[in-house]
Amino acid sequence: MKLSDFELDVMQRFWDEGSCSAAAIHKSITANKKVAYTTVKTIVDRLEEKGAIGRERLDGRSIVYAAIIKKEDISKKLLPDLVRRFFHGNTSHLITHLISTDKLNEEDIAYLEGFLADRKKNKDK
Amino acid sequence: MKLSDFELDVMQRFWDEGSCSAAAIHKSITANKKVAYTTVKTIVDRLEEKGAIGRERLDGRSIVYAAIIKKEDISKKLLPDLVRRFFHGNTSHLITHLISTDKLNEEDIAYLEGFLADRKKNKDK
DNA sequence: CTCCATAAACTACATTTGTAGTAGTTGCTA
DNA sequence: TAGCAACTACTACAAATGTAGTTTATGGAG
Repeated sequence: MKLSDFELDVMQRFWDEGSCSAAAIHKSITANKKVAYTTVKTIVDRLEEKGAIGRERLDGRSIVYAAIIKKEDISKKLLPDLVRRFFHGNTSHLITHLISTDKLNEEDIAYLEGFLADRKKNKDK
Repeated sequence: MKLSDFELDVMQRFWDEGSCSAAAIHKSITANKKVAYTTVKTIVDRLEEKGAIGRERLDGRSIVYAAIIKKEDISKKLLPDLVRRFFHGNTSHLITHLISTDKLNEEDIAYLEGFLADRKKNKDK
């Protein structure tokens, strides 16, 4: 399933906040970017058509939708694409890039070191 | 600058192989995906129009183009977007995800551990 | 009950993207 | 030096995308 940028932004709300009405999504989106309600509703309609979300129930006249596709299903496609394109398909290059470009603070590094240490312990066991 | 998927695929060739003619790009692209020469040429024209590539010289009748925008300029935009969307803006979550989902082999892990060790050594110094 | 704010459904439209055909031109080979 | 392979420039067009207006129906307030 291919989702556009705007569709992805809307899906984000469903993934983060669970089931939502179009009005709720609009409110959330509008915090960052001014768009008409009908614009958001159109995207919601398209997501439904694509099978990315489904109708869960009604709340008055409002349709409450919920995500059908999982976030992981999408990132599982996008991540390898990005790694292939920008890091010659080598994931560790991406990681060292992330570390080098100061995207990680000390806490992140410590977390990462701990993660690797645990991983090693479990493997040796 | 916003580039489409196909445009990105073409840019990849310029970034990896340096200056190229449209014919060379077409040959490279066709190894993976069958498209007409004119299709590739259209993308090349659009990239030129967008200022992503420029004419370097002529080789007979062929125009030899070269990248103007750098790979980093693009990844610097796309990476944070992806991290924000799929990892709540937390880069270390992306990294542990990459490690957990078996995207790294033992060699990669060793490299990463070494990288972290060096980093720590330099910081302490 | 009645009315209306609001929500859904439908329609509209410019731009971008993927895809390729055609026309016109020219470097090179024989 | 003539003819063509091949290259550029231009045109075309359907589908996807971002954006929003119009129409229609109705839950709920008074």
